[in-house]
Amino acid sequence: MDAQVADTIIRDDIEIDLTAIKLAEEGARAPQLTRLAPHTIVFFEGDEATQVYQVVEGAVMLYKLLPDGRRQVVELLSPGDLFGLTVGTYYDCSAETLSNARVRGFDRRLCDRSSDLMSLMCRHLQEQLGAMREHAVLLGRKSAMERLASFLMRLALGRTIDDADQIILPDSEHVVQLSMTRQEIADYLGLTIETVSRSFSELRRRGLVSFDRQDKVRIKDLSAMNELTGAL
Amino acid sequence: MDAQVADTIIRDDIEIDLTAIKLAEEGARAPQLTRLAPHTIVFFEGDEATQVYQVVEGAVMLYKLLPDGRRQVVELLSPGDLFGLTVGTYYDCSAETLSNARVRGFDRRLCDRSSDLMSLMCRHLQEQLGAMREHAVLLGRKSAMERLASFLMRLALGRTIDDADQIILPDSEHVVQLSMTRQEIADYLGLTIETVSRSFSELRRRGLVSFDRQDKVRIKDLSAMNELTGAL
DNA sequence: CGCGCCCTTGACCAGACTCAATATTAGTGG
DNA sequence: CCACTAATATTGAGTCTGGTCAAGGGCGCG
Repeated sequence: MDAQVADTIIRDDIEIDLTAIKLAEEGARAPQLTRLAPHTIVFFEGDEATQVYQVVEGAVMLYKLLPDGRRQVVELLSPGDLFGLTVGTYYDCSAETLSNARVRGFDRRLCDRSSDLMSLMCRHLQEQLGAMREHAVLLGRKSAMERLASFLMRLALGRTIDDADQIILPDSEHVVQLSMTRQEIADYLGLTIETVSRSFSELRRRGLVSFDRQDKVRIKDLSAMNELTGAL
Repeated sequence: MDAQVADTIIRDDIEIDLTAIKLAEEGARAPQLTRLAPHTIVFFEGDEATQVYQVVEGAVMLYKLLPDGRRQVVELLSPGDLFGLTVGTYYDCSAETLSNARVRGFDRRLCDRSSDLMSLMCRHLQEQLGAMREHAVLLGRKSAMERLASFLMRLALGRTIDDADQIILPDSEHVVQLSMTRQEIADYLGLTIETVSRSFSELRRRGLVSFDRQDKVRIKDLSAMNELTGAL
């Protein structure tokens, strides 16, 4: 499987073969699959944006920093997601792995050559934009508890919340692997580490979650959790 | 000029003629230019996404609502910007004019036909995504004053902040037309109307701004204002 | 088993929110 | 042109959520 997809882009069901494009593009480097340890920086904000990447396995986060060190995690990426796209010459945020991950990098110029790739990009960009808008609501209008509940629900249900066939079984338990430190969760939710910790404790006190490990949350009442998100 | 561009898409410098695509597409409705009064709803979140729009003149905002009425304005659009794009069947947010505006709507299916249009869309999506990430930092990590200062700076400098040739003259005055109520500004910045008002008053007290009218701000010290944004 | 890192908890503080009263403004019609 | 009105904005007082600072606890890894 690994070798087979080495020169393809993951697309929900279909896979686009990059070989043809690659061969036509003598100057372009071949798509490269890299295995990365947790907390490896893929690129920094401000680096020259020569490569576009796709998550093949594991999780990657994108974040921005303010000069005084405040950090905002702006996106969480899963397998299939593209990152490193930008209109300008430089990356507009930093990219770092959260877990063990495999990432495929390919030459940025490839994007302009293939209309298949272009339409794939368009789709992904639209999805990311939709996710960002949802996140803007969370950051701008939700309380700490609502933010954490929304975060847990998103992890529990997967990111395809729009699919109508996602049926929430009222009393089914879901175990969620966080693979993020409290600090990273805080920086994603626009909170402090202490507030995240307190909110988790509050959820535990109310019997809504329990911890198998610090980074393994058992959600014991999904529909109650859903109530807390503030969303419908 | 109006008639001339009636069937074209504004692209920073170039203009794409939609006529060819339109004619090939007998089922598609012709691009339609509409004149809208301030605070006209173009579409609601949840409406079926049949049309894609482009702002021709004026300003449009995109927002999302929580069931309890909390609102988050997720994007401010200027002439040239596209909106109404979505992967799903339904719009993921509502669109409303802020000022008198002209908007061009065209059939969503056109987007898949033209690779020119596709690459234009890609570019716009990337720009919007970049703007959203910047906004996520504002919402997640900035104080009320920093949010308002960032907002004013963005309006003063225009949205092309990435252009290096934007030189900030230290003591040049900039007059900014808000064309938004305090409530709309608050909903954009993730604050309450009172906090926005207080922050404006604070800026006035410090001599950084004065008001020609409620919605016309004279920024008297751009570099001091820039200091307040929290960004470099 | 022990060390270090991360997480949790507590006490206190501050910035932003809420509620309420007042002041401005822009728009309307006499 | 001015007075009136309704909508919008400002200001104040008090509360509360979440941030800050600081101390302890627990977990995982070597």
